[in-house]
Amino acid sequence: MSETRDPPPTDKPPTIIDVAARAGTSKSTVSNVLQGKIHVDERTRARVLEAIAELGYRTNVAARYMRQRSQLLGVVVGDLRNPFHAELAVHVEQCASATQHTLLLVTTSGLPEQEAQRVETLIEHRVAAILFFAFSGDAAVLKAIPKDLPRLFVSFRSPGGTSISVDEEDGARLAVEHLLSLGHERIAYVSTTLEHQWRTDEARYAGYARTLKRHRLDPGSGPSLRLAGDGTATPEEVQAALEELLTSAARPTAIFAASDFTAIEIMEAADAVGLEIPRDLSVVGFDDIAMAGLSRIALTTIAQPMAELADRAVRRALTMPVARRPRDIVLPPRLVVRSSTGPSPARAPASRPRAR
Amino acid sequence: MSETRDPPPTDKPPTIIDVAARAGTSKSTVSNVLQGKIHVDERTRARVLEAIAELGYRTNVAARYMRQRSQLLGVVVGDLRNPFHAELAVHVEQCASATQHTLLLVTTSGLPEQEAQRVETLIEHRVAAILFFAFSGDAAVLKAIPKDLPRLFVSFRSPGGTSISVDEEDGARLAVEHLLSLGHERIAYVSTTLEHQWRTDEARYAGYARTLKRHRLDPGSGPSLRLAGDGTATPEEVQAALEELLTSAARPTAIFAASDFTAIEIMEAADAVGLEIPRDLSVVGFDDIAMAGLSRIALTTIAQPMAELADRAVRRALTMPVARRPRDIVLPPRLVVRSSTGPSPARAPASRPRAR
DNA sequence: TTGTATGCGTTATCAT
DNA sequence: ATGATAACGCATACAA
Repeated sequence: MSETRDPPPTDKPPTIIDVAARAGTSKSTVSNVLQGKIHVDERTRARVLEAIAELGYRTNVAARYMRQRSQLLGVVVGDLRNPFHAELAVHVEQCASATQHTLLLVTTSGLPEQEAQRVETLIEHRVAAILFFAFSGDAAVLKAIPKDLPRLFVSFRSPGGTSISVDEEDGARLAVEHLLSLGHERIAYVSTTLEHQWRTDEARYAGYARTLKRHRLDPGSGPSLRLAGDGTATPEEVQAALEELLTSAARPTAIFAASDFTAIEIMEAADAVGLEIPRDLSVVGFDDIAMAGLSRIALTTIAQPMAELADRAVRRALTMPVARRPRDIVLPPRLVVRSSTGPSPARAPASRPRAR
Repeated sequence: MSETRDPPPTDKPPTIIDVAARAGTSKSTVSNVLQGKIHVDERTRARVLEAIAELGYRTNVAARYMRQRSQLLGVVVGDLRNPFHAELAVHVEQCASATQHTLLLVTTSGLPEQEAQRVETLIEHRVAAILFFAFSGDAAVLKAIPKDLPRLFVSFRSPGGTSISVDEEDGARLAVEHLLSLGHERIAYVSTTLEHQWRTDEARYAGYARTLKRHRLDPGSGPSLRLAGDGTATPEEVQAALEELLTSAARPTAIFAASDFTAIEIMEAADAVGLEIPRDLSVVGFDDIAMAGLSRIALTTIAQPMAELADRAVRRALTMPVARRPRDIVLPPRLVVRSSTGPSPARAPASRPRAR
């Protein structure tokens, strides 16, 4: 019955030497077979493969990584609960595995100290590259990364490295022009979360402000709210601030939110104060996370091409010529109209209007 | 100015030997300092630490892992887009990092072949333990895992390993009794997604059926829908099936969904066919993902204690006595009532009722 | 307490 | 085409 012996009698996993012995060859040859590089005699290769199967041999990557670059792809994410980051991670994982790479994933919670510590861990593991889904902006963190270790910012721009992102300003333009075309004039910009980088917030606001100005509207006088940056605001505080904004005398008739996440927070606040969307308030977000497509949410938003973002990020990170000078790759955003936006309500007193 | 020389002149990263040389000691001593084990002379330790800082030395974990177990925690997740899994992952990452462990995260997309291949990768990396957030049930995958490598199923039970999960049946009981207390009698069970294991679906259905029987209602005659298992149904097909269920003459007045994800799909279908929740239809989910708390969703659901699930899973995985025999740890679920459930509508003809 | 010698499993170099 | 041998960087047992 037991012609082929099962896993080796010893409790320690078989090594390349065990395989060589069983195949009646040398470990060099086995290594060559494994690497699939040099042309090895077919019969020898067959014997080696057979020995591997019989022994249940598995490469010890730790030993391999002592001589070669690791097949680990470091990913720094702020918060996986952010659907945008989670979706991005999914795509990145798929792309990475296509080239035999595995994700070493760390979380920063937006905390600079934690970020520094986690990045250090990635470096220690000699990852092939580091992808930042979020970044505090701390230059020290970047400086700690070896020169020859490719780093990439994905979905946002930041000094100190190459980035792959969407044209933030243009996305903002798309959003605001959509609202303008619906007749809105009191358009606010709202950003609340720390998962968006300082630069991202900056760029989206810039696009918002520039577009308004181009249409002879003054963004400065608007009732915008920007809570990003100091990640100290709790969800409750955010809600309170939003409700105040939505009940103020000069409340906006439309809001361009810095992200879908923020847009949904705004919807919450609107529900809480009895404002109906889009009758009393139009909202447009940014990202186009899956949730935005739910009928209950139906959020008009600026879509980011996540799959392409991820694909290009991974491809570039893994094939990046050493120490190439930083570049910013920019992809076009796209407006997706759903039903969170509608025509501007007729001018009316501060209280909420009844008629359209 | 430059009293302390910056990183070493060579382009290769400094080794423990470089540190020893600079500190005027041996590499063993440096190793001891690094491990923080043996009592090392304070002055020596200080010199070593100084040398490490000056050189910018970093442990080569590949070399370390050749002698010690790796500090990698393998995590197998079906789909990170599933908020339940993403939230679980966040907690797991936090717990793992508390013990200096990093997540090696792989995705299966529910595909058995991909799962086998990814698990193989984890094993090759000599991870300290493997956490399954999802599992196909393929025994071969389990058999490939070395005996002394702790494996844990988190959030569901499965033969072949220890699990940490919620009492599925009791959760189902909670859900159904809640619906019964609201006067519902035509209560359907619906499961649609592949991210829930066969066993989980089984257990939740069992709890559902048992509770109904206890109240002298026949689950068999109900219009339940179970699409789980064959992960071949597209979202569109799921919607079509759901809409058919909701427009049938014998449509249920309440649905116990196998997961929040499914519950939300049901809400979509209800919106599509013009059924108002909870007036025409009550829905209760399972998991209590963050999204369930949004005012637009407001889903009554069975909450799983995710943080505790993650915490105990990691703790157990990392301190698990070798080859202990499988155990199933069960935590209590909790009913969270929101506004997706309401009193049963008055008996009415098949068409949808107007009055309550 | 500190230093020395050795092993870990693999890849790379260089003979043959 | 194949095999012998030298790194690789660290941990560990043991010697001093």
